[in-house]
Amino acid sequence: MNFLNDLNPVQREAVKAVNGPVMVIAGAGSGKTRVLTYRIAYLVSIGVPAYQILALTFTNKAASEMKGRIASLVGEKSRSIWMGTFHAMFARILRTEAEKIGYERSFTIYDSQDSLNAIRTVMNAAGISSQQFPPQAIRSRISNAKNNLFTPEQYSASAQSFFEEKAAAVYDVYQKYLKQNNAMDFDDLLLKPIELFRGHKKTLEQYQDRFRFILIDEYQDTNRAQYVLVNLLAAKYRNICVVGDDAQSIYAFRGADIRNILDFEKDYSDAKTFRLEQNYRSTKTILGAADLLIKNNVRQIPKTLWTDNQQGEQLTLLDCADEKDEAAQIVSQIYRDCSEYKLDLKDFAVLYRTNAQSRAVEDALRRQNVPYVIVGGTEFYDRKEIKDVLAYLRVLANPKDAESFLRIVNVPNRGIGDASLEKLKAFAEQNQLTLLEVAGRAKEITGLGEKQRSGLLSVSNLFAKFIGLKPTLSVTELSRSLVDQIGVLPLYKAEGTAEAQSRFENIQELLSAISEAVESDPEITLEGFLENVALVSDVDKWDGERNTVTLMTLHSAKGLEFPIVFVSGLEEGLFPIYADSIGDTELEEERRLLYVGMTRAMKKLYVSFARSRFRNGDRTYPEPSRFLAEIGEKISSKEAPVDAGLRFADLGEQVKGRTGRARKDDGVSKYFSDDSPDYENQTDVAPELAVGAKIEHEMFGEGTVLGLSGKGDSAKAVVLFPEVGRKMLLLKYAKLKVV
DNA sequence: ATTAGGCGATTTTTT
DNA sequence: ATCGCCTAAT
Repeated sequence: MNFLNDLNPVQREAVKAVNGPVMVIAGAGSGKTRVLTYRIAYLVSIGVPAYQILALTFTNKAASEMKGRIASLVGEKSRSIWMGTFHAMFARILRTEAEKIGYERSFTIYDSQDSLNAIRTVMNAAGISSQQFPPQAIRSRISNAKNNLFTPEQYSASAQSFFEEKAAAVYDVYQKYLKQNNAMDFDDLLLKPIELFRGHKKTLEQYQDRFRFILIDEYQDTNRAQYVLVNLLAAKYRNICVVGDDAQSIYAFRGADIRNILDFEKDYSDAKTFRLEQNYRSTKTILGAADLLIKNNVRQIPKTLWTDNQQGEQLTLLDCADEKDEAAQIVSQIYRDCSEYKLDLKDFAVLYRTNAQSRAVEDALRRQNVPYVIVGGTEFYDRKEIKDVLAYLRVLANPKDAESFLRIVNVPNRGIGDASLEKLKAFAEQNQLTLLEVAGRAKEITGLGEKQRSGLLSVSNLFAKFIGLKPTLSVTELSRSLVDQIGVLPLYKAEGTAEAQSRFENIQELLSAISEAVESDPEITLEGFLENVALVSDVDKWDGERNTVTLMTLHSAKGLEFPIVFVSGLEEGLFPIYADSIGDTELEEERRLLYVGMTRAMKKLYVSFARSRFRNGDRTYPEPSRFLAEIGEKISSKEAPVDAGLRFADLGEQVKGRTGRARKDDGVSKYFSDDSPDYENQTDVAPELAVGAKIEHEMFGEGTVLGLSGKGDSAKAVVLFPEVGRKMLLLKYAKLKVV
């Protein structure tokens, strides 16, 4: 147990206080993860069976890293610790207990998009206008209600407006629809276990006895449902350890309730509280700036973070003309620091408030051939063709899933449109059958055309065949032959366009992703694989070891650290977002979000703002963020606003000078393009596309611009591609490169 | 009755 | 880029 020597005295106390309720208030960079991992390792080393430990983390990535470290401390027995996100762990419990609450174990997990589609479906069926009641808004009300444990009846009773009454009505039918589909949304993964435990005392007790030691990371970001859930589980043995930092609570918008951590000592009057106040991550300057900022928040647990680390450099403020200038300045700072401090690209992170901000930075990095990764944003699994194949697999796993069935019933085209589907649904309703079952009885449905009938029958036959095959084939074989049988691949092939080609390749890639998943976990079931697809987050997929610059939102950056961090877009209206229309609570959350971002930095922190920025199709001229004033004292004054043109020229020179010298041995220049960056062109105006210009498109290859229209985000270009033909492209998305 | 094609919106953050 | 929604073509 000599590993306890790696800890400072407070950390060690927190690790050793294993009995009874414990709260660890862990400031940023104070070794929170360390305490958690060592605490778990300590539990195992004093003889607690690993399977009695339940550790709930915020991301799967955090869980798998912790598992790795625990294994290195106490060895293989740590394997049976239950560690993962709330959603993943309770999905696992629900898979075994589903029948007790009227579900089947093969239930499907609907992500936000699926849930939105389901809401559209039920609103349509109920004849509620989606014009008057935007499904998005309805969804967020429903989700809020669920996070706060309101049943449809309770929510309806508490409705404050006509809109909320409608939302309550939709909520009611939505829940029934989900159940009918044997599907749960993200919120249900927390709600249903509560329902289970409240309705089945024996089951609750069984899990209480099972999980005698419960640890929760990022407790400040738990919502009401999560709170109730862990308190139910911990009620018998009361060995509950929560770790968090109220200053880093940034998920109120998703129902997180900061009171959970603020009131912990009230909930457990015998709780022991430990405060980790020594920061091991950042320089004195960075910490000081973060402290200056967070002091502006009223509601807070008082604490003083301190560090033995070096003073470090002042913060640098990048005063930028617009978002392109901002991106260019960030890239040139990365270049300079990279060579000056002999850093790797993986030491840099660019953080922003909204995903849309990544584009400009991305462009600048690509132009210089600097490798980067974007965490989040639009994903592989969001592609249409991928969702189609996954929908097939989902129907196979759960034939009751009507949403997935509707998605694929006409993919590829089988001549089945809205009208036929309405007949199908009516027949299903009348006879209490699933859509898939009804498809098999298409002959009994009156008014269907020959084409429609045979189309439905072929879908039905296909699933009948594969449902039969399912028990005999591995997930890999199953999905391969299913894709074969669907026959989309030859269709894409036949289409011959570059777009179809890319869809073809994406499906191949999905199939290899499935094989890989099976290889790394031979026990995995189809349901399990689909569950992973639904519950794996963006950061989970991020590989911090790859030597690239990382771009991500401030939210995604929670829990990570980087030697050099850029926090960009510090403008009123962007950060804090909607500055003039948000209340004090939201403003404080924005401030905490910046606090999180700043405290990611170890050595050096850059903050930037642009005097002009394109947002939602309009050019805006925001004021610098009020947060800049709050940390002003820690910002170096030497980077005063300079005339943009001059500065670009200067930097151009410097970069040019360095490339020449650096190319030989510093290992840096290889990341940058050989031709010296032309800042004038990059930052002034976008390399303006002209009619007649030759361009290159990621998917379509080379082409000629025939026409241009629209402004800002809605700017479009008509391009003629020799192979693909004429295409209208939205510049915002089509990453055109002038050749 | 079905499908193709065009238009407009999407985005604040996410399990 | 993708989706829902609308209209025109088949």
